[in-house]
Amino acid sequence: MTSMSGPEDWAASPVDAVDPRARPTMKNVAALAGVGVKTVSRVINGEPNVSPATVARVRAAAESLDFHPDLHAGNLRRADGRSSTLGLLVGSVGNPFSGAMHRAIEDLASARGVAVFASSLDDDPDREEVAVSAFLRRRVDGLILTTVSKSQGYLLPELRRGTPLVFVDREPAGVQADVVVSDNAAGAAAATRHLLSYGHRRIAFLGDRTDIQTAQERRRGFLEELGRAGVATADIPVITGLHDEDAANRALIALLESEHPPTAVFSSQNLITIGAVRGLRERGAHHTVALVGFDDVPLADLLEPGVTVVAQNPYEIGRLAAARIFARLDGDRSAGRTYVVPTELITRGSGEMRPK
Amino acid sequence: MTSMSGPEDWAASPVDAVDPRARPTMKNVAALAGVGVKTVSRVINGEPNVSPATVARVRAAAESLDFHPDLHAGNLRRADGRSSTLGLLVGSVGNPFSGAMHRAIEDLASARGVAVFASSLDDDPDREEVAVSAFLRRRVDGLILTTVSKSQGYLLPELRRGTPLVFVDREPAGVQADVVVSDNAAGAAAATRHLLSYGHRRIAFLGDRTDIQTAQERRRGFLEELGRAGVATADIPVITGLHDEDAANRALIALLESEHPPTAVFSSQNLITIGAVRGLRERGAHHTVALVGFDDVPLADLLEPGVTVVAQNPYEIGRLAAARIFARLDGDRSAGRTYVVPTELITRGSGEMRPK
DNA sequence: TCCGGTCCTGACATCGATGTCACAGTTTGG
DNA sequence: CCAAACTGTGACATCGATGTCAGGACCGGA
Repeated sequence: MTSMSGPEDWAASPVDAVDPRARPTMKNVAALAGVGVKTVSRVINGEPNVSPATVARVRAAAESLDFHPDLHAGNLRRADGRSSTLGLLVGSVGNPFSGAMHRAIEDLASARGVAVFASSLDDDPDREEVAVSAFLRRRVDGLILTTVSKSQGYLLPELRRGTPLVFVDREPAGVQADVVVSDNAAGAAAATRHLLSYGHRRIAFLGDRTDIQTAQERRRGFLEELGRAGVATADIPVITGLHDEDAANRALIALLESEHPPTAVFSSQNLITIGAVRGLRERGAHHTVALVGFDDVPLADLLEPGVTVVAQNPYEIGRLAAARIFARLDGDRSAGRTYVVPTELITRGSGEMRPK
Repeated sequence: MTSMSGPEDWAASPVDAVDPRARPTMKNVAALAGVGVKTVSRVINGEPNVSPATVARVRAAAESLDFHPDLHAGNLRRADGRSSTLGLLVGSVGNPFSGAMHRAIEDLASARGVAVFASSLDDDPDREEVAVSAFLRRRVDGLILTTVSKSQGYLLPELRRGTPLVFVDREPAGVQADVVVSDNAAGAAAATRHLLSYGHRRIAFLGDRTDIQTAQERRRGFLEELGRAGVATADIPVITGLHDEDAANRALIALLESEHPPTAVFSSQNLITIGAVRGLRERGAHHTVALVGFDDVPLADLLEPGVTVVAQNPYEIGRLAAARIFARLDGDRSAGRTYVVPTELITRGSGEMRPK
């Protein structure tokens, strides 16, 4: 009769009914293997002191049920309570700079079986706290963040609890923690020095929104270098608040059409550089006005002229950040430090033109 | 004496000691607010029937302890058991195509309070099952994946359990589920037709590894279009197995140096297109040999000549995939369907040269 | 005044796993 | 040969939350 039993009979059968829509638990595996749940737990986690025969039976049962243990249920009771999960907050996951950082972090993380949550902020401070809270509710083991809000003081309690925190790309305010940044001021100074060395004195600065910390740093590096070179900065065109390609494009064209157009341009962010390249081309000035950009741009070497840039190293920034997180998870209790990743001037042509 | 009590006194105080290193639970909040845990739960989850005064007390207590509820502990008991988490498997999070898809998915997800895990596979089949298992252990509500393994049959039990599954960019084998892909064959055919219309007959094909499903489709589209045009495909150079810029570069140079160099090239993937552009330039052939690429390339319009491409729409692919996941989570039980996202031919110069 | 219905609240079982501990059987060592 | 140590195993409490349910306070209407 067993093979003929109706559905209600089946559902009431002593062995837990194998409903394909139900997710199997250790209890189900244990029942099928004829052992206790704790033994299943031991087998799944590779703990010692289980006889080979039992291991085999449990493995077979788990396999046949397609059992996947619930990591979070385990963490609830587990001693260290680690979720093997990291949270990453970036400008946008669609942006190549963020992508390279993300990839580096993932490379270190996946080697340790750690999964990575990523969230885009679009430089919107309101989204920052929401995103952090979403990660905290999911009990991430650590947080890597590109800061946009004015102050990160709201993270202090979390930091005190021992959650590793690393700020990348931008320095935090109101928190003492690990920080990994590019050498923004020095890179900007190097770009400026490069243009000065080719004889430029009238160098325009195209900058991002001034509430972004790196944008300030780059402007500072630019102006300080001009100061060191004895160039009066009073009549130097310093344009800020550009946040996309289009704004940069328009700003550059306005500059070219101004009374005293610059002989060189320092564009302090990759989208701004692209907007500037477009502007120069539209006005046919790409072979006369010099350009150096901050942050590398894809295919910059294939343009004519190639675009000279101060390249950042986003992969290295991500790598260092992830390394810091894991060092702290492994017990490092040293004070938070700032790690500076050097930038590199890559000359490709656009920055090596002399003023006409 | 209270204000003078020593640390051990403090630790043993009847009110649970407020250890800043301990993560507060609802129990702690309840104790501080002088209510039961269930009431805290009600307040935190915005359930009705709690007096305004109690709500205020609980909120204040939660705030002062910096309490963040444990989402996963809640899910354990919660009826639907949703983790508000999605898993995404892509080629590489550092790749702009993946980045755009990822961003689209995140945009829909974050509007619903859903967090997104991303993992890179580097087209390595071994990593696929590991990554999927990592997501399953974390109880993601749905899975969006760019497939690399031969068969996705191992996902069948999960699919039967009702976990929404969407395959993006590449069609799965052995599973019937939602699929979102570009129109690879049609796009390749359009590119080929475009080159034919400019009089080319000797068109070389540069392709990716043939175990990648989209690579096969694009080759098929190319060859079928030649067939329709009555061009004998026997002596058409079809080179496959190119998986990076360098390999493409070398292959193209070899073609140019062969006995009968092609008058046009169809490069069927973005890295291959970049390698091809480099090769043409190195041999000074970029103004004589036509080129059309599959998949857009950043700054392609600023090159000289601009690179004509068949552009995919990764954002739309991601958007559709996420929309399907959420539709299924919302109860859609219809059979899995394939959604084809159209490609678009963008003419910029490199594809509009006639054979010399 | 009494009854039934809201409103507010907390005790308790429970979700799926792991930590602790107890216990039986088997070795080991003196 | 027996105590001590080790091996293999499962019962049970527990992690942090939510679902269920029951009970007391308070309301309006008969």
